[in-house]
Amino acid sequence: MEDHKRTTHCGALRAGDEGSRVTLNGWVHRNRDHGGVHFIDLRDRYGITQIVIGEDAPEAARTTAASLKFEYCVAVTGKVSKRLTPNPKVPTGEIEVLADSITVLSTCDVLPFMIDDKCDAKEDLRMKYRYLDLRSSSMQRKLELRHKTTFAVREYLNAQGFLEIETPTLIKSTPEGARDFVVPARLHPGKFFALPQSPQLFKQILMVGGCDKYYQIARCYRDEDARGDRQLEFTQIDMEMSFVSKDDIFSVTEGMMAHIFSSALGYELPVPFRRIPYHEALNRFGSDKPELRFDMELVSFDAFVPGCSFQVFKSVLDGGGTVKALVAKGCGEYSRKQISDLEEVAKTYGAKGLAWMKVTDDGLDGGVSKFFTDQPQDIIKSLNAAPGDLVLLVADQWQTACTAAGAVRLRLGKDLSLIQPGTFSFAWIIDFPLFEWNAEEEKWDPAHHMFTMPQKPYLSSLEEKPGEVLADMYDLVCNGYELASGSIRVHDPEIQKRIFSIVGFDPEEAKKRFGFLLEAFKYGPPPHGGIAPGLDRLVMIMAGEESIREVIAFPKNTNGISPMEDSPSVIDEAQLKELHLAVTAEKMEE
RNA sequence: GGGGGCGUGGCGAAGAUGGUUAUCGCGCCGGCCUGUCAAGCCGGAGACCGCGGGUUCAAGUCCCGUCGCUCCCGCCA
Repeated sequence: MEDHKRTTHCGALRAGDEGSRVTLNGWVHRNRDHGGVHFIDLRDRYGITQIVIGEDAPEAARTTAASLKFEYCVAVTGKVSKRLTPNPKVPTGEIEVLADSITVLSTCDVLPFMIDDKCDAKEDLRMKYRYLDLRSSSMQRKLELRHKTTFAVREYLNAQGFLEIETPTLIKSTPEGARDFVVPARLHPGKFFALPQSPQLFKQILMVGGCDKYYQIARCYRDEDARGDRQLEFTQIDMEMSFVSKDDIFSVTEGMMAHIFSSALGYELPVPFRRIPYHEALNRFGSDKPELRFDMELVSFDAFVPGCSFQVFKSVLDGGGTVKALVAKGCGEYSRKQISDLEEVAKTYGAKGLAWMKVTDDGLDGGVSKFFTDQPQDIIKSLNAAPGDLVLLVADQWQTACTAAGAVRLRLGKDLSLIQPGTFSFAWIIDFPLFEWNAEEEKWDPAHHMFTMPQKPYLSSLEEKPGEVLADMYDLVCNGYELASGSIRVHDPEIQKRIFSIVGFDPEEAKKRFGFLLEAFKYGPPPHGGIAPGLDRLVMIMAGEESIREVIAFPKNTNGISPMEDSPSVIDEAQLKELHLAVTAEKMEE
């Protein structure tokens, strides 16, 4: 390589470099042979530079040039020259390199797909040949954005006095929440480590250890079904602080986000972020991770039910439910088909149906309007609707009605292009309930985790009405995604005991699973709290992508498989034996 | 666990109501070409239409099953 080492890269040369002699290393991106004169677009991470092999080039260079194919890796030496016809579309478009020597560093087989920004290969093919996919400038840009983001995180938190501390990835399995990934312990037959779902317990123990400002760019593992915004393994910007209130955590997070967006994207985020109570988020937007870049808020329709003749709505209300209305501006011409598509969306989220009526100059028309003949103008006025609008109604238990209507709202927002791309709308969701009712087991479950602090006003009466207790817990949402979740933690053993007791968590069981944390809390634990923004989702949103696979170098597909190295895979008998394992699966392929 | 979409040369797609040589663009191979930059022009090769079964005189097309990818619900404290 000594002879062919690059003196500059493919995105650097400009008109001012005319006359200088350079060596470039890169890949053959395009190859245009005109018989007499031959052009090569040479590409590396930094850009593309045009190489010219003219009639007066050395014979060896001309022969080599004629043999080049896509993605050959080559070294080129020559003189920088101004182009006769500059290409304004590329930064290096004013110059070209007149090659006098071309060396093939390695050849390349016929490609499974073209390396291009607008690569149209299907995703599993891109995954299988990820190394080729990563060569495209769009993937390079996303990896760079991710790097800039983690750099900005460290830059900001370091300046705030945080310590970056690593926590173990082989830990005790505490089967709460998601399923654990498990690792057999060879030295301890029949025993297993688990991979962390998050560094939660360790970061709290770091607080007891006096590390009052901690962060970690932490890999987390959850053995659950994947989604566009969920992977088996993902990365959190894990943070925890001692002697803080919710507001301190908010302002550190806001400052960090503002710094990330400013330095990685050049986008100035307005801070502080707005705060929306959980209950209000569901009532107005039908989601605890609302998309706030358009309005079309949900409105209560309950007031019009007693005076109507629609038995379906009446019985929902009698059963303690609610009716939510949504006004789709200008959708009065929607066809039966379009409305039934929206109904399918509502049904997906558990609604039994989607009622509708159209607003006309004369009042209400079609759908369920015949049940509301007494009060059309009141309804129109109260919903702030206008002729040409479509009113959509979901009647169900509160949570179902809200989320189903919220899903329809989101669908309409997308269909009607109400969302401005390239913009970001952040908000804190606060005042989550601490407990939620588990109807199947007829008991209270922790809504978040068992170390979440109840809000102060409820401390004296936790046991009386668990369903009404609000938690010192918060989510950060952006563009309809949950970007971060956190809470102030319980550090008082007495409160902890009461919470265990309310959710029916046996003290012996607690000791077995979290004993080490509870033990630590006997030794002067500081009040503390934290938050963990998801790095993959954050970068995905900044990149304008809809899948976190686009911002992970080597992601797994939706079935939890990596098509490139074909993992997971079977292991051989000897390995199993050494681990004291026997496989009982019915299905075992090679 | 459940539902929707997709599967056609190496890649991306087209193939109404079943009908005879399965089409197009890119790529690939051969040739021509002195200024292109998504180069152009001429010629060529390449497909058991995901797999298995069925209906039919006849299936890429219809039916059943199955596998894979993808989106969503459940799940993800």
